[in-house]
Amino acid sequence: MPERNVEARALQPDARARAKSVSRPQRNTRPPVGVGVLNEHLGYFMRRAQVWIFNDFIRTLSEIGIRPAQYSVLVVIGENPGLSQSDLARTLGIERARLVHMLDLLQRRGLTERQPAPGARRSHALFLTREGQKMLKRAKVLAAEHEAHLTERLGAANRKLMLDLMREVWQGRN
Amino acid sequence: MPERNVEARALQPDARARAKSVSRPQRNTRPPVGVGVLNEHLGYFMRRAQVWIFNDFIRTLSEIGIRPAQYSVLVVIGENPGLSQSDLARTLGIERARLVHMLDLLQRRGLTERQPAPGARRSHALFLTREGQKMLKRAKVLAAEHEAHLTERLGAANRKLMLDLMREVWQGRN
DNA sequence: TATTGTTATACTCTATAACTATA
DNA sequence: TATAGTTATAGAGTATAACAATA
Repeated sequence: MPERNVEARALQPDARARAKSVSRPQRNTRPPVGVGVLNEHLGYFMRRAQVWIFNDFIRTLSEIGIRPAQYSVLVVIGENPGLSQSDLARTLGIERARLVHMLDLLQRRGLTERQPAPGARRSHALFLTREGQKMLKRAKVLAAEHEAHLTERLGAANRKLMLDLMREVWQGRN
Repeated sequence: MPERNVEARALQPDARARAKSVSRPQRNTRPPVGVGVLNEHLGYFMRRAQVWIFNDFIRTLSEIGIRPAQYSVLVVIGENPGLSQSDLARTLGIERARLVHMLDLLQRRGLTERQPAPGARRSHALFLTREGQKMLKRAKVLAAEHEAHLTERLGAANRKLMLDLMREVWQGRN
């Protein structure tokens, strides 16, 4: 069983229904709205979960202004210095066209570089700048903090179980 | 263990590394690109999974032109005839402003209606038209087909396990 | 001919702010 | 004052098509 989040917004539908009978002016007179067959759709929960997680990630890393997609780009360049834009795009499932814009922004912030690729004049070799390396290091610390929020919400066992499941099923695929 | 997808794009990284040693001109000379610490982030897999699932959903329902968000709106209205736009927005976590546009489109397609809410002149009561009910019925059939694709990819046991986990953790919350 | 990086366009979705008419 | 619906705008992300330079 996961730890229960005690914030108001975490109330279950049945809990809200029960709260209705307690004397309250008008706000909680609303009957709970059921989502019917959506409860059978993995995609529905996956989407809600993903939005929640990304919001927490964005909030937690807001002090350095790094968003999830940017984080993933920095991590993969840091892990594979000198890789090309197409390899990066393929790896992360980002459109080549979109990546151009993202790298423009990261480059303007002094975090990444495009260098001429040795022996392949049509492609670029991507690197983190010194600044980019420092930023990535800081980002990883904050991202770990974000992951701790997840553990808090899901319970450590649930988080691990989910991660293992997802990894098994989605690792290295599109 | 889940069934293995045998399509080329489903190759695991290690499989691709092995394929490298086989004689092939240049394409598979690329070393696999590692994603480093992303492998520890639930949000990373959640996002990849969600994108895959939504794409399959969109493809599977393309013949009726219903997207995931539209589907969820139709389901919830069908389940709660006469509910207001704000209740709908709150339930699905859609911005009130965004919902206005979505309902405009669904209404223009003759699938939903806004009726004056009895006793609350500032809010609308939402209903499916006859046409909308038929569309929803068809959509549910196709959505079940989509869910079968998921079972195929994840394995029935994994899909159930994921669904139960997600439901326990995210049901009725934001 | 196919690939790499690029530009451009369109559409979906999210996030805000502001306005009106109600309550 | 707060809520319901609406309008408008800005930005992220996705999906395409097309082009020049290169392989």
